[in-house]
Amino acid sequence: MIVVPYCIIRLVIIVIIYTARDRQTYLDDEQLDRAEQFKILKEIFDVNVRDKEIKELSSHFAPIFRDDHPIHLSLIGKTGTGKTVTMLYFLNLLQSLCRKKKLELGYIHLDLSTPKPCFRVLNDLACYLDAAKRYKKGISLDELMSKVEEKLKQYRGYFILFIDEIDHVRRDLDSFLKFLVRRLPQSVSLRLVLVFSSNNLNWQDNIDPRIKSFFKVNEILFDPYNAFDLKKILSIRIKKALNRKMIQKGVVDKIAAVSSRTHGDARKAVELLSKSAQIAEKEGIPITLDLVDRAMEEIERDKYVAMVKSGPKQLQAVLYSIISSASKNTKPLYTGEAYEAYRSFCARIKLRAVTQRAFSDLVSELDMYGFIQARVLSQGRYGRTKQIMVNLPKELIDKLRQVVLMEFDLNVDSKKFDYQVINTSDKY
DNA sequence: TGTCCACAGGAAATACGGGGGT
DNA sequence: ACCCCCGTATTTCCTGTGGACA
Repeated sequence: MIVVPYCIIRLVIIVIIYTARDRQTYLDDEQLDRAEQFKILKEIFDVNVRDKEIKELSSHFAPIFRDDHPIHLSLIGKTGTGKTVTMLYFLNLLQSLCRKKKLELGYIHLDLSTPKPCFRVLNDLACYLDAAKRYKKGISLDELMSKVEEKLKQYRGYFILFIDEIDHVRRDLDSFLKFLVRRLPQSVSLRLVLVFSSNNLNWQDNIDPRIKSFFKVNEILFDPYNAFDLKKILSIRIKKALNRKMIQKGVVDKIAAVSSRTHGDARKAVELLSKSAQIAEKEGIPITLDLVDRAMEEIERDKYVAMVKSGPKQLQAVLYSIISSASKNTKPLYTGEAYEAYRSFCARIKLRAVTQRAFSDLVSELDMYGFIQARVLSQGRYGRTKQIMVNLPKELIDKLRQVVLMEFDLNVDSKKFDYQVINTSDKY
């Protein structure tokens, strides 16, 4: 008797959760399939965002329709300025246009968002081409290149190789480019057009001049989005993902304004919107201007947490000991004490402690990331030392401590451990 | 004015680890 | 399977330093 209503309730809950998730996926491209992504892209590009760049791309690839060979292309712009999406969108467009005109055109998008050595990149390329399996080792670069060559020989017409984040080719970018620019065009009959993207304006600077001379590229610059464009992009996302009534007036303007001012990164802007929506949904309130501020703080906080989680163990240990002992007493912390605190923490978690020299570097690193503020201070005959201050909000400190403890697989509530901080106060 | 503290931070040596070549 | 090479992390060793204090 009781089972039936329970089932219904569960079903309702599941439905609610799923519909909510379905809509929210429009705020996160990773969760959408390719067709959906293109649909959104089309809508975005339909409202003339990145219009200038698309025009430039069109004129760059125009020679294709005159049976000519376009030169290579290099897209330059900061992260989140839409290099990849614009190019993919354009390639898709170009391909369908070519199909209509009975021109053969293929393209491959080589995504190097994580740095890879030359070997891996070639291997990936071969995989995309279906020319080889995924190798771990045991096959020479040359052999791999031949395989790619063999495969490409079968193709006719135009072929566009879109290499995303070219500067992520670790080591031997030269031989990779040499292969693409010199060797490949000689041995295959298709017309190869290379498209590179990079967020570094000068990525071509340190490639071999001999290759560079063979290397005629056109450059297209992607400026950071302005508030106007961001607003368009956000509006489209909102239409898809959120209930308009739940958004207070001015919220979109605010997100667009803040984002364009600080980074001009569309991905981050959408992330901010998404975060605001999440908080609003959790609390069952509409998205207000205040909520956007809170979302910004939360994103900031998540950034710190993510940084700690992905950081090396030693850095985590140093951070933990510093924020713990700094929050324990109000007076500023000096290198010596901090090091002692770190040593005892290491003893507790059975981590090999690094020397004070290395410790000092880690402290500087934390300073760079903004976890702490450290400045060198001379106290006359009492020596020179770094004064370490922690200026993070208390919740964040607690959160970070928790995260580090979890990283070390420690019981989170065993906080009673007391640091043996050397008492130096009698010296002053 | 010289001393001396308690480190900073540079340079070189060494350890380490993983990938690539054979 | 083995070795080698290379990039990175860490250690070791070192010199430098601002200013309180005598």
